[in-house]
Amino acid sequence: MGIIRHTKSVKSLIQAFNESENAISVAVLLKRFKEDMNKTTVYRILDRMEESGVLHSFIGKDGDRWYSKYTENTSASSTISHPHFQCDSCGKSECLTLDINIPPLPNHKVDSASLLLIGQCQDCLIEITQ
Amino acid sequence: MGIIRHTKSVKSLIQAFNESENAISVAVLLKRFKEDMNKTTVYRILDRMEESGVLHSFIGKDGDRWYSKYTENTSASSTISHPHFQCDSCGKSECLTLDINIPPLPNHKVDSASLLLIGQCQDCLIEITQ
DNA sequence: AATATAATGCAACTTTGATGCAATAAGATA
DNA sequence: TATCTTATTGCATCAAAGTTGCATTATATT
Repeated sequence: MGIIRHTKSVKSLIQAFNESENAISVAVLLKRFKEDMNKTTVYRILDRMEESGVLHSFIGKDGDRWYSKYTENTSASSTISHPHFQCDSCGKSECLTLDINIPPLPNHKVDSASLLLIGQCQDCLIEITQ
Repeated sequence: MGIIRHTKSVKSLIQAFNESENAISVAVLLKRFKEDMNKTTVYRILDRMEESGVLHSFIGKDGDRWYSKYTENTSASSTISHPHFQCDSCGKSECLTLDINIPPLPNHKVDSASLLLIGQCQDCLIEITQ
């Protein structure tokens, strides 16, 4: 097990997540850093950052992977896993602090959950009503 | 809009879903019918069967797509969408009739949900305890 | 049987992601 | 600061997943 070095590429990714309130998809990250670093590097840094607990990832509505930093509210708590919301109009994904209760499931052991709510985000709702 | 023809390939897929209690992943279907039909055909039949309401699909824990037929219990009901369970050991996915309550989410319009519980299925639990 | 067209096969292509290895750069140490 | 160790990166290559266009085939209808 190695130490994560604070390289130029790593700094760029950290900055991207610090500047973003919401989650960022791998596709967006690859495009954003196309000129700055190799795609392999992006994948590998995301792996390391998740493994080290700086980021967490989840699967979006279309099966694509999204990453987001942890905050006080979204950290792995007593809950199985915090839910996410993805907007059907703009595609944006957010971490939710919403507490979703999972009823007991007979004959199964539930260890975690991937809970994604899909609909219209605040910005897109405003656009619709205007 | 066209009519779905009852071809040999379509019959094979329908049979596969009728014989299976659980959902089937695209990867498994592609392998199973590798000798019988082109992969393009598998993709296209699944599209048609979902569009016509015979099957529904959902995203598994690893971002891969699964298909399952509708039953009385899992049909789109008053609930936003029925949840699924995927086993972390054997990978098997099942439709759940479990009713998961989604609390109201301020400033959002929630249209649907992708709810996946992850853990150990009955078969794998038995193996562990033996 | 003839016909219209839905469905399929096939080849080619795109996208996404992984891997091996040589070159580079970060951080520790002297 | 110079040196050294090794984590990290770039690059080329590859594999898997999925899409598209088009010619051919098969289904259902008349």
